[in-house]
Amino acid sequence: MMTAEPRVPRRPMRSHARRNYEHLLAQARAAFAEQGINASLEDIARAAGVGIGTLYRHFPTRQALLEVLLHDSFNDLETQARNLIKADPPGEALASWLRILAAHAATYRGLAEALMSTLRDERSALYASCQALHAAGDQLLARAQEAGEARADLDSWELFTLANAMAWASEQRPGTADHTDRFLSLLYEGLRPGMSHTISP
Amino acid sequence: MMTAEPRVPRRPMRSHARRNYEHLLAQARAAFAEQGINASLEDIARAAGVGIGTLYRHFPTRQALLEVLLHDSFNDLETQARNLIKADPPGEALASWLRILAAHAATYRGLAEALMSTLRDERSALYASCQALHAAGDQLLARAQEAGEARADLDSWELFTLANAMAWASEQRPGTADHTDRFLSLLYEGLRPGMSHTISP
DNA sequence: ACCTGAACACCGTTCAAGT
DNA sequence: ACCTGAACACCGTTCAAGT
Repeated sequence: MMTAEPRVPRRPMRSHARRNYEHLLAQARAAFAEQGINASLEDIARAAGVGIGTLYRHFPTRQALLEVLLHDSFNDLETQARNLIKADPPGEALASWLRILAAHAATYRGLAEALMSTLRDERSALYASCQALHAAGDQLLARAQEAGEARADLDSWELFTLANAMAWASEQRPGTADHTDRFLSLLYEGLRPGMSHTISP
Repeated sequence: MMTAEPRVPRRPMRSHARRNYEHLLAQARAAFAEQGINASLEDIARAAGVGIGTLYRHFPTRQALLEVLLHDSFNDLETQARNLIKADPPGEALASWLRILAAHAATYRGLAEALMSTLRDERSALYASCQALHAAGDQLLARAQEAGEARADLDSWELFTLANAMAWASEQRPGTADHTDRFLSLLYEGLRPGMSHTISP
């Protein structure tokens, strides 16, 4: 008589687990988009049709869930940064990077804040990605400064913080169109009238 | 025989209640300064030496507590706004106002966020004060715009939001000196090099 | 009148039991 | 191996009882 198949991988079970995983991600994405990054995990599990324990099994922390959710965007961002390093003029490349960074931080309410606090916590699941974005900005800034197209006294932490601050600002009037680009251009050009308003002697 | 003094105000009791009130305020101020606006109310009550119920009796909501705590600063701000309306040049008056507003929002961690969300909620205890600040900025902005010293396309909501965003930004690196003024000057002047860097044709 | 703290409510997290 | 949900922990809020 044969023993019960103890070593045969239970394929159906695995694929079922995979499905739970995908459902959880989809529901998390929807919930984060709607209610921000601190949406209830219990609600997400319920919407995905699994127990709360299953959510925790797949994603031991909220950050871990967020990390998976943002993984693709982070890859995109890194590719774009690499391209911008070669793009001209350097000042415009930097401006584009700021816009890309801020738009990303504005994806979910609360994300800008989370990215900033991640930068302070090496153990965070998002730390490496966040650090990489920060470093990319550093290079773009240095190049723009060498070309005389960005203030010489700026540093990359300020730049990263300001991009996130503009995303934060655009969260502050929900229900309206996204203001991130508008705030960025105010930041980039300053609040004083431009040179077109200035009458030269 | 005289009846027991039913109508005599029980002064000692009242002054004791008054003391509790003052202790609560002092401890709340300390806790908010240290841990931000969402510090535990239970801890504040304990530090003040009263039961949690006493805290709730005096301050039915966290916002009510915050409102009393900020009452004097709000008065100061309104006075300063009135003076700035008469100050010259209008562009500098506006810049000063932004600095004052942002410095206030940077008093406690989380305050900038609270002020912004207050502006959306008419029922909030802070709503009137917040609205007044917003209105003061409106006047200062209009005057600076008429003098050609502020971008013509700015509106006062953007201005208020940006001042708070700079306070938010300066919360993002705790343990260092306050960066609010630095961020404000970057915002005001823009990230591009100033005219001193520009070579005219 | 004022204060207290146990009780309640809510939500995030863990883990023993089940398949 | 994977899932479940009751149990636990935590913290903010209320309210019956006490002075």
